[in-house]
Amino acid sequence: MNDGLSIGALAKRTGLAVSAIRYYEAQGLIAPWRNAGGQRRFDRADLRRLSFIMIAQQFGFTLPQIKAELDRLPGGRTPTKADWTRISEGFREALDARIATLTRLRDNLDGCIGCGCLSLEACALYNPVDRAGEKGPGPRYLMGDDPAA
Amino acid sequence: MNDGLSIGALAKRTGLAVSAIRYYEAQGLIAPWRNAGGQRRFDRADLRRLSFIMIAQQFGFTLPQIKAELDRLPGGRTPTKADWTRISEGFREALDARIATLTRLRDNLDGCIGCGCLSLEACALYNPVDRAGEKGPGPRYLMGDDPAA
DNA sequence: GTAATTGCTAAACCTCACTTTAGGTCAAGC
DNA sequence: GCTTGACCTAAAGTGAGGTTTAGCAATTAC
Repeated sequence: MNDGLSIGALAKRTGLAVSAIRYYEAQGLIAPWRNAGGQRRFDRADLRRLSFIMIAQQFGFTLPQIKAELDRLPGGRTPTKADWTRISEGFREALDARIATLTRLRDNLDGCIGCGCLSLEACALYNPVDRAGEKGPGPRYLMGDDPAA
Repeated sequence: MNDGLSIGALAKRTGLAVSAIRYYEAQGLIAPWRNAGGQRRFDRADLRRLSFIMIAQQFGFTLPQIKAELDRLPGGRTPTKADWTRISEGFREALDARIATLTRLRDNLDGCIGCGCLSLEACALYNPVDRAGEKGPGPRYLMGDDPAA
């Protein structure tokens, strides 16, 4: 009787922590049902959903952004390959933009390496800094990070 | 009678919030002295130091990482252009690595768009995901992960 | 049938990069 | 000389993305 996967099984297959999966449910990224005893049961399609979340995070998307993408999937039925392909193409565009931004930063840096300036006047690197300064309170997630701890 | 810049002056010239500058001091990224009344006084060289911090954050470095770079500056004297240039070259390398990682992700995605798979078996996108899954508690900084580390 | 495992919730805790608040001190202008 | 603004500290709050803990309930294995 295959009435869905337990949260532990899902965790094992995705490599995610059980607590992370519960957190994703709390954030509305995944919606399991409950069995008679009140335990979560998941579709096999949820494996792909979690895969999507993990990959999108690799690409630097926040959970609200990922939720926005997932919300575009059809509600009533299991998503098809075509549904996922459509969403992947959105990835592609965002990723291209991110690479372009980094490349532009790097090219500006190249111009600066010769002069060693890093000064507040006349340094091409400051234009993007100015933009970042306009963000509100809270942490500024400007791009992906590398702890290399 | 140039006995240093006040924190407010520094904030105005860099665009940083006063509270942010105090926070950087608490984290050991900058070390002002105090005047007779106990108020912070800063060197003009600290302007460049703060510039460095702002740019490095654009590039996705964490404050501890930036501190590590700044700690390599000479202790006893005001850093020269050559000192800053040396550090900028470190930027360049890290930035190149980051761009390479993103490009690799994008190319893998290109391979996947045709198939719409996003499945846990046989998807090239999962290799990096697997590595990220081994990190400990807290937020996982997936994006710029350096494979060489 | 019972013990071990797994699952449940709610709330607290964590990092990062700060900001905000509260309650006071210092410095500058008139 | 007094008021206004800039500055001080310490502690708490913010938000993303979770983990940990505490105290139970359900399921599975033997």
